[in-house]
Amino acid sequence: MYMNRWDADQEKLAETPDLAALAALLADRTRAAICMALLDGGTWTAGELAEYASVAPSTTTEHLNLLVAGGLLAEERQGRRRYVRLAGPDTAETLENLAGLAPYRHVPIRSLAEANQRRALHHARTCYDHIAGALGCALVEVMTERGLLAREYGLVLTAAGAHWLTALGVPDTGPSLAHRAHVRTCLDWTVRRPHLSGALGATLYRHALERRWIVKSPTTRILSVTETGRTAFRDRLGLPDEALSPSLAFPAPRG
Amino acid sequence: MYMNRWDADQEKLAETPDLAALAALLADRTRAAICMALLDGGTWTAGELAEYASVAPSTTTEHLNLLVAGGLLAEERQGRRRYVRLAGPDTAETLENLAGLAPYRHVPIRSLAEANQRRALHHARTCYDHIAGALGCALVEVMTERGLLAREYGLVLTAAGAHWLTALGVPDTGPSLAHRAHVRTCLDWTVRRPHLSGALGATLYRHALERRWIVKSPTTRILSVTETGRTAFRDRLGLPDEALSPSLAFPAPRG
DNA sequence: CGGATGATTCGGTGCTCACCGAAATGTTAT
DNA sequence: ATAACATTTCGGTGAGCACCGAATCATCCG
Repeated sequence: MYMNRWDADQEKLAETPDLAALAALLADRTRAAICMALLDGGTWTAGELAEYASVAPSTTTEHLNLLVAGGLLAEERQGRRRYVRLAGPDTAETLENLAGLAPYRHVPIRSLAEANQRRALHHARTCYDHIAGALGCALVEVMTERGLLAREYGLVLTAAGAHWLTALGVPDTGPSLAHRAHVRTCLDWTVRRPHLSGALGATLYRHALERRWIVKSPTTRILSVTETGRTAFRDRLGLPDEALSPSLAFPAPRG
Repeated sequence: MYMNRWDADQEKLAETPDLAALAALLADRTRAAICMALLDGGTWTAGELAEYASVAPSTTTEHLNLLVAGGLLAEERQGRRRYVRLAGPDTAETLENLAGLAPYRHVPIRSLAEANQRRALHHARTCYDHIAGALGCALVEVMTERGLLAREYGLVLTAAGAHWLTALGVPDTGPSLAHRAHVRTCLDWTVRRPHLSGALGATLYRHALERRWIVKSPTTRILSVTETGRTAFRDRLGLPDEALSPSLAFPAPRG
């Protein structure tokens, strides 16, 4: 009888990815808000997240326990506080993808400050370790136009692009980030166009920060383009002025 | 007073991606199972899904309503039946990514047939429009070894790779699938290594099907390598024999 | 025109889980 | 030591929702 490697008396188990369990972690408004907040790539304390999400500290504890146990968050304890951050780039990328696919929800804007902040977010913000928002999308488009990136069986860095990078003074990162796909795009959830992620996106972001082309708000995910950045982006990439400062009008409604 | 485009008397609303709402769709065992089933790229009727997920037809109706309304599924009605499929490649890719990130769940194996089927699934299966499983992962590895793919600021098709493709007789797909990143990998949830997706993955899959290197089971996602396929994969790519037939042993437990 | 079939609507049931507050734990500061 | 602080534990409450069965609707078939 053909019973290849089958033992009836032994309990047999197979492993299946528990998609529902993972999704359940994100299926709660509060937990989703926490994850979106952590998409800035930073490290937050439990208390900060409690206030941000406007729930009791005890509730936050429960949520963080679940998210850490589920592998979405990494934690680090120091004394009486608990620091959490996203588990890694994979997690961030998946969250971004999900956000790009998600339906929109309308939230009221209560103050002028909030409106301005939102406009700034649409213009340029961090997305874990790279640049998102209109600026990030414009980068992809302009670099493609200029032949630094090309769509040939995938979005790739061309020879001209590699040359341009070294001319910028970017060290050849080589295998340092070899585990991530290097040129990646992900759907921007404000503009619904792709922006640059992956290792190349991360490299460009770091470089722009170092050269102070952009500065990051210490408390939010907002990036602003400095004066030197404005000229650099214009001279080295030909970025149009619209992409370099938050537009006065709200972004156009999505078609 | 600086009140740029702010009207106090007008109700202001901003749009935020509702991550929780999207995740809630997948946070249910039954709905998750439905989506995983549809990852074979096929079109199912409501009744088939009801039986597959072992819930009442009425329950299935409710689930499908939610999934369609949420944009994850596309539906098509013909007479008294309701056909559903995944909304598109983006959806499929996100689901795969999620599955790769999800924790594992142990499910009992009840019969020898089930064990064999599971082994076949691990070896080679469809993943929406490309090849997953050990075979899919081996493709990436071998093609990289042979210099057809390279990791230089991203996984790209090399010149040699492009040449190899045309030698295979693959028409230069050009912009036909321009909207998808062409060379993509996604984490295989059986082997936990990357397999080829994106437009290149889809192209290779179609080509292999046309040439009958592989055939797809009409009822499941299982792919099997034909005799011609075995020689083709060996001659043209140097795929090792282990990658060409389901191993007799269960896949090694993940480390 | 029935009768079979696929899908849907609806009411009801039971379970899960997000939330809070009060008290407890452990850490830093005075 | 004592006080202030960050976080956690626990019990209890309320709301949401996955599920089913029975009845209904729509379509296809003989």
